[in-house]
Amino acid sequence: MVELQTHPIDTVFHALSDGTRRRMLRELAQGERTVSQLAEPHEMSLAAASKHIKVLESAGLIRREIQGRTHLCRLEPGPLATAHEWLTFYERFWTDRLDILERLLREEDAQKNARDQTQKNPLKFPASQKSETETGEDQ
Amino acid sequence: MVELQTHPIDTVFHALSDGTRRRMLRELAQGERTVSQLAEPHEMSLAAASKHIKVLESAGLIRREIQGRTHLCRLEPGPLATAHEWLTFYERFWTDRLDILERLLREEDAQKNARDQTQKNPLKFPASQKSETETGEDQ
DNA sequence: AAAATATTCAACCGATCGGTTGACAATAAA
DNA sequence: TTTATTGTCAACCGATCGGTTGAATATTTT
Repeated sequence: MVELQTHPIDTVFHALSDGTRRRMLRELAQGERTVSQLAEPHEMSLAAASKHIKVLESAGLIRREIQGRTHLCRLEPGPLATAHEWLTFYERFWTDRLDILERLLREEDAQKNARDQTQKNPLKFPASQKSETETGEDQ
Repeated sequence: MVELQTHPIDTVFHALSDGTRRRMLRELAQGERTVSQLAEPHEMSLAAASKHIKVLESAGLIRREIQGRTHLCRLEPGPLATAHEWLTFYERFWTDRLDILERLLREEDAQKNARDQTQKNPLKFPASQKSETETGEDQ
């Protein structure tokens, strides 16, 4: 007993820091899954997968319902919402830049309109490329 | 060289899984800080704090500018935005419930209005308590 | 030049992590 | 009742983690 105070969000972020576990969550986003169903796509022993599931469970990210000899797992969104909200605190740091860019473009636009007053329809804001997002793939 | 493919977001979530590092990020949200300024509030050696900062740095969460013998650190919001967006995928799982609640309340409301047609101003949606958020404190 | 300051580096330590294997327990099917 | 099937548990392993200490490096101050 040496650990004094482990914030719950520690456990959540730690659980999310592993690709195998993130893929399991993605799978559970599709619906309920048994332990072996969750384990199947991952090339590791069932015991190893079972450990990952236990990590997710103790982080509160999933819950399991034991039905006979199978364990049905389902996603538990609460902790994900908490983590999401924690990150939201920093939202201004990445939206601020876009705001600045947007303002600059607006000013540019305004100048253009001032120069060319016959132009009636203002340009749409160009496809806001959120560069490094890198969604999709697997996890 | 045994590690094949460590997804960048692994490193980000891992960096966020430690309270000391999260507090450092919070501090950096206030503005630039030197290594010793970041270390000061935490009761550990400077070397230990330095390691934490290096973890944040290699996750891309901060950048440092070396000015003479001091290192100035600043927040780098990109990876936070990425993590935030990763979590956004699951947003429907925690908003769905609220949607259901909201719909139920609307129906209730509609019934009430149907019963009492003289009533003109509809009830505001009650203080949406997002229970387990637990903001503030330190990290 | 000498001393103080800011920070990293290297070696070490115990704890935890992610994986393995083999045994075990419980349920379902033959 | 035997035999599969589903899943956990316990012990072990090497790697990584979070911390320490002492020395090294680079810069600034005196």
